Amino acid sequence: MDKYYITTAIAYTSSKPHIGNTYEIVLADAIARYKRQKGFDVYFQTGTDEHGEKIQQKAIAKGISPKEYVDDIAGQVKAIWDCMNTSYDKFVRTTDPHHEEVVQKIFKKLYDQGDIYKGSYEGLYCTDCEAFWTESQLVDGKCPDCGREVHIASEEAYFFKLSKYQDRLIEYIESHPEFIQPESRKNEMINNFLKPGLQDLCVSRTTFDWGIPVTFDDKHVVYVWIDALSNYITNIGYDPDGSSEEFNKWWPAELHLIGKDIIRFHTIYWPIILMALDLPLPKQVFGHPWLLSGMDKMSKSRGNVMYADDLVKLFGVDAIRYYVLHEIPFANDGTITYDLIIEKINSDLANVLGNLVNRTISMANKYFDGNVTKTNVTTEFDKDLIEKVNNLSENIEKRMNKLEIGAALDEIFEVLRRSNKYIDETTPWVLAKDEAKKDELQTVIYNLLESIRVSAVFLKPFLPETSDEILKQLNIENTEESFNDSLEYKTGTPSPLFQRIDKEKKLEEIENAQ
RNA sequence: CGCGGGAUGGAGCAGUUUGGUAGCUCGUCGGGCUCAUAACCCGAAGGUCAAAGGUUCAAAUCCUUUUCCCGCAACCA
Repeated sequence: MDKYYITTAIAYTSSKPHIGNTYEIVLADAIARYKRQKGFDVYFQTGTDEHGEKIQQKAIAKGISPKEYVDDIAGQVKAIWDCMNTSYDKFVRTTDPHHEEVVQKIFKKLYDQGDIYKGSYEGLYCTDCEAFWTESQLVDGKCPDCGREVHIASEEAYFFKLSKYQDRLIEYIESHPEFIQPESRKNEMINNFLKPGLQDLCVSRTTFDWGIPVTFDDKHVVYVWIDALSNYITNIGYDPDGSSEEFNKWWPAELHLIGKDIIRFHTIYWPIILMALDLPLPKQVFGHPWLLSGMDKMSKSRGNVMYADDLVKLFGVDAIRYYVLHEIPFANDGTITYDLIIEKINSDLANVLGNLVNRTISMANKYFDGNVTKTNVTTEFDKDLIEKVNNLSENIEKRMNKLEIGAALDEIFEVLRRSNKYIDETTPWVLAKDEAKKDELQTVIYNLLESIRVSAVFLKPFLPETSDEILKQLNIENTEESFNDSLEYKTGTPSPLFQRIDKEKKLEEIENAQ
């Protein structure tokens, strides 16, 4: 059985994640569930990144310890991941003692072998804000936070010799076109960073202490890169002194799923760290687009933040899963608004899917008391329907392999639409009036039940609860991924899967609740 | 001339690699049907494919120029 190791980025615990931050875990979940269904031995890891100056500051502002602060936020992150019904195998935290210990060993190893050296970080420093800024971050040559003058300052720091591995990395990226996805990101990395030449990376800090201490120099804490990125290996048993069997089984990861904003860290710093540790590189890094609220980036200051738990309360978990999985294109940013959510629920989930299931089971019960098998009478419309059902597996796989999740969902909905059309073509209610057409009618209902069953099976990775509910209403356990001619249905009681939503009313309700 | 991506009916997208009647979902309008959640099915309106020029028998698709939008331009996770 092939293994499949998939990760999300670990969420930074500075504040509760909004729906845009939550999109990634749902995307990863759909992929993980799909791979499991395909028979892969899947390990799906997510978690939280809990160190750093920003967190230390927030904790101080709240009058609590950093650890208390991150415990609280990590709990919120986990609760959100859980409310989206995500099936991660492990939730890691960078404050786990084991992680901290291995990070220290990694840092020491890299230092001992000469990849990390002590130097000084020189940059544009704002004394009032106690922060370094880059040239491009400055506003009119002044500190972007307070507007005061900045001056050149230096700070003792450890550096990682990125340049040493630069050529190897370029060669790797160019000989593995699937490594960075989408491809345009690959060009950005090559042209902006690799070709001009990498600067050495500052990997320790002395200006704050909420981090993993450098064992041989206690003034320093390990800066985010080595700390956060190495979560992908520390938690599956990597150890510079000898890794576990588990590690050898899972590494390298098949997929790091990350936001487009941290592609650089995952396609330059991380691979180079791995090269220095003499470890293989992950097979693929996918920098997914963002979910925007209307036209804007979601942010508290804009007041347009949506949280997954609120949305789930309003619309149900599968409706939100469907929305984020379906509406976000492969390469461009997606949009989320209440209006669009409601429109999607009504048109796709209630009308196309829900109503199809409802009307089909109703007919099975009405015409056959729910007892339906295939008869030897066929109609001229059967062939096309069955063919489409049987093509689903291959079509979905093609999409999923390219990480086109929305398009994979579309494949299923195309079959559902075809099924609705099949009902109009065969007009079961007309057949029902003629006793001589009883067998034809039964075949028609059977074909519909089978189309729905197979669709439900494929829906499972995306809408797990809905998939189960459909199979429950069909009252069938078979999960074959193709059309079966010899099942014996004894359908259950139909009940709407998704209620149509009165848009005006719902929007008003939401408005009043805020 | 920093690098890269994009501009397609009211909205969101596909099609551009390998030129050949412009396609899908939603919305609008008209019709049909009644098994079903005012759902479902059919049909129609609506685009000179950002602009200009060029190559070609033929260009959304190839070339050139222009305009506009977006991402990246390194220590912020």
